[in-house]
Amino acid sequence: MKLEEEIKQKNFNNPYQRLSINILFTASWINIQTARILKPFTITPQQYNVLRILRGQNNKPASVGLIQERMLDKSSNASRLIDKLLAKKLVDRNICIEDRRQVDIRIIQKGLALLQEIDPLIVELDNQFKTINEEQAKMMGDLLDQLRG
Amino acid sequence: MKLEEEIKQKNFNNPYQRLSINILFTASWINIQTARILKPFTITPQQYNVLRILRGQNNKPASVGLIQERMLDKSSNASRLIDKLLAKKLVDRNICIEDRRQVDIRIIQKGLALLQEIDPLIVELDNQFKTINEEQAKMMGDLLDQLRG
DNA sequence: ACAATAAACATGTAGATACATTTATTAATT
DNA sequence: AATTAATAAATGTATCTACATGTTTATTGT
Repeated sequence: MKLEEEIKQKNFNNPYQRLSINILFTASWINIQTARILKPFTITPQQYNVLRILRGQNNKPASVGLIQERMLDKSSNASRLIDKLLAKKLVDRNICIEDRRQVDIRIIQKGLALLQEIDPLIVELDNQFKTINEEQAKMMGDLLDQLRG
Repeated sequence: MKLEEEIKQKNFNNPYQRLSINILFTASWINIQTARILKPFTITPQQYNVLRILRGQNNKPASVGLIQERMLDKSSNASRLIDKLLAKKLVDRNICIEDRRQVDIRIIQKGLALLQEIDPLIVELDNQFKTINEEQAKMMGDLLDQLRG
């Protein structure tokens, strides 16, 4: 649906402004849908994001800083997000031997199992994007990269 | 900069997943920059969004519901956002005569003046997007519209 | 007209977020 | 070696968000 109808705004100053607002609006839309998918698993999009980062480590531990740096939303508090995941026994946390300021975070079995349950639902969401073709998706991705300079 | 470097993730399952993550990441990036611009004016991106919606009304009052419906981030609480703007004397609020359940919100002089101060800074931010050309910006906008189905 | 239902907004509350500060450990400097 | 600076993470706190509930006014049905 056209942005103009979604937010009932008639005219933008220029295509760049429209694009900027469109990106924000679309991201909010994706987040809302993701949150809805994750809700039955009592996990938030950010916690899900952290779990995926940890899975990407292939059993190598990750420090809090590494997680923070890879998170989509840089402004959130990785430390407390990890507390939540720890409380749910989805990850474990140990002080790092080489540098005792750091902590080693690792996803554990229960976390991996949860991700496996969730994965197909998220794939399904991403597949909603198939209203555009692969070429277009790639191109858009490249343009987004370019946008951020 | 390429998404892969920004979030240090090597491979995505498919271009749609990469695109989804790229949109979320780019939106977060825009939000962070916008927040930084607005900070000296002690106003948040959402409050700014509401002020712009009100300005778009051209002195016609807007109900809380209308504002909520036009907001980029649907999940936030328009009622309390408006409280904040009212406290800063950027808007006024009166019960609507035709329907006393509604309230008429209107941006007032101080609010308009604030927007005028902020406008050029936001234009400058949008102009960072000029690493892509107008055609590309339009096309991307259309693709985003298409994505949301 | 009266009760029941719905709509528009406000508010209460638990939990989350943003930002600054603090604590613990390591690295650098003198 | 002792002091200072820098880094990693945790924590304090005010604010914000999500979601449920409450309050007031309108609308609908009988």
